[in-house]
Amino acid sequence: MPADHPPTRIQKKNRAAILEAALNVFSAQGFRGATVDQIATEAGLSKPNLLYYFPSKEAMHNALLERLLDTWLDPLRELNAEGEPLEEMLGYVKRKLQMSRDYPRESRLFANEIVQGAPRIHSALTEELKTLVDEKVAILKGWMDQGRIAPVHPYHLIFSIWSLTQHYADFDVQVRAVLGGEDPFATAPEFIETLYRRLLTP
Amino acid sequence: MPADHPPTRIQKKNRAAILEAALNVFSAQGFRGATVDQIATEAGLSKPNLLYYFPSKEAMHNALLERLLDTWLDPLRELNAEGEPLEEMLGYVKRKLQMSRDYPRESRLFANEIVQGAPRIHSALTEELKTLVDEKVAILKGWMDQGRIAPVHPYHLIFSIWSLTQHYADFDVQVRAVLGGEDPFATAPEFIETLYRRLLTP
DNA sequence: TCCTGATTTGACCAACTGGTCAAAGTCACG
DNA sequence: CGTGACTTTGACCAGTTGGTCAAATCAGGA
Repeated sequence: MPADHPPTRIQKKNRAAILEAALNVFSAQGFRGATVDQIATEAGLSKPNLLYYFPSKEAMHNALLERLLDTWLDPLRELNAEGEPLEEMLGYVKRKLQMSRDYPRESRLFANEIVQGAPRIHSALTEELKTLVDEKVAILKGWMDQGRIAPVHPYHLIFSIWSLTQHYADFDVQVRAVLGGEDPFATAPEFIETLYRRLLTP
Repeated sequence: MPADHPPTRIQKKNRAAILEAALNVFSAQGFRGATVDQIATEAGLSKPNLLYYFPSKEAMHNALLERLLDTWLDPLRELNAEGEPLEEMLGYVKRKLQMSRDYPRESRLFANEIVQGAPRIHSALTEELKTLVDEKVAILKGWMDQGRIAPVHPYHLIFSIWSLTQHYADFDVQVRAVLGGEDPFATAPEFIETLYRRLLTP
């Protein structure tokens, strides 16, 4: 395995190729369903060569999840207590939906992990995630107390945003099967905006 | 493998025990993550004995999915064109949420399958499922045309109900991690009813 | 009780899978 | 161009897993 010196050109290229391939495979098959050989082939490397860059299959998975959780929470971090409440919320919803459209593999990687009980990231959920959500819920409560958005259960409000937006990535096949040819992302933004506008307008 | 004669007492008992165990294991680990040995142990049988009742691991999985899809669609089937529109919709949402609470393993089994591209039930999605949804969407459109519920994209309306309700089963660990000790199902029904009442009231 | 078909299992197997290792090849820089 | 570090790989291994099979055991009707 490469030392801790600054990574060489080849290390950078191969590590990136591996993570890209691993994301494809893990998100489509889950951790247990993915094989190291599959990832290697997809990355254009041999299996021992993969394991030269990452010490184990689990290490690749961890690297992906770590990188993921951070970007995944970004849209919520941007929620600004100083902004106009309804627009802030609609902006959050919009950003979250765009993430589902632009990063469906990441969404499915996450979904796979959570559905199976989050064995590898449970602590991140109760710590990082909960902390951030609690903080933002406090903002929501403030807005509700001031009558600037309608009062609803703030945690369920956030859950609803997660589920609604991620559904389009995680259940993509089902959505497309039902819609026939129509592109879900052509019509989803308007529907979802309407939904939250009606729910939250005081 | 047992013949096609009427099933014996032992056959009934063991088949049921196997499916119950398989549901536990598949829903928690996914198809690839589950092992036949695990299912056998959970069912209190030996591995060869399992394979005496089901010819393969895949056969158990198929048996579960088949049984599942039917009951899964029941709440939607009950949507009645003759009823009062808003109450019909709220009733549907309520039934769907109760299924998530009462049958979370089934929900996760389904989620696992869909997230990974529905390799085993794709045809059921484009046929059975799509047919039923199209039929119910026609009812929704009728109600909207008559101004009895607010006009919104009917397919997205249904997707939203699926995602919102199933989220509580599929992402159970996440929901509970964020909520701390509070029981999600204590407060979810009210939130969700409020949401759809505001969205759909003309 | 005896017999026949149903049920159960220990022993086994081939394929797959994650991971190792020593040897060979390549790179970059003095 | 030589050298030491970095990179790549063929061969291999041990553990796991889905599935088989012949033999043993059991259930229940005649």
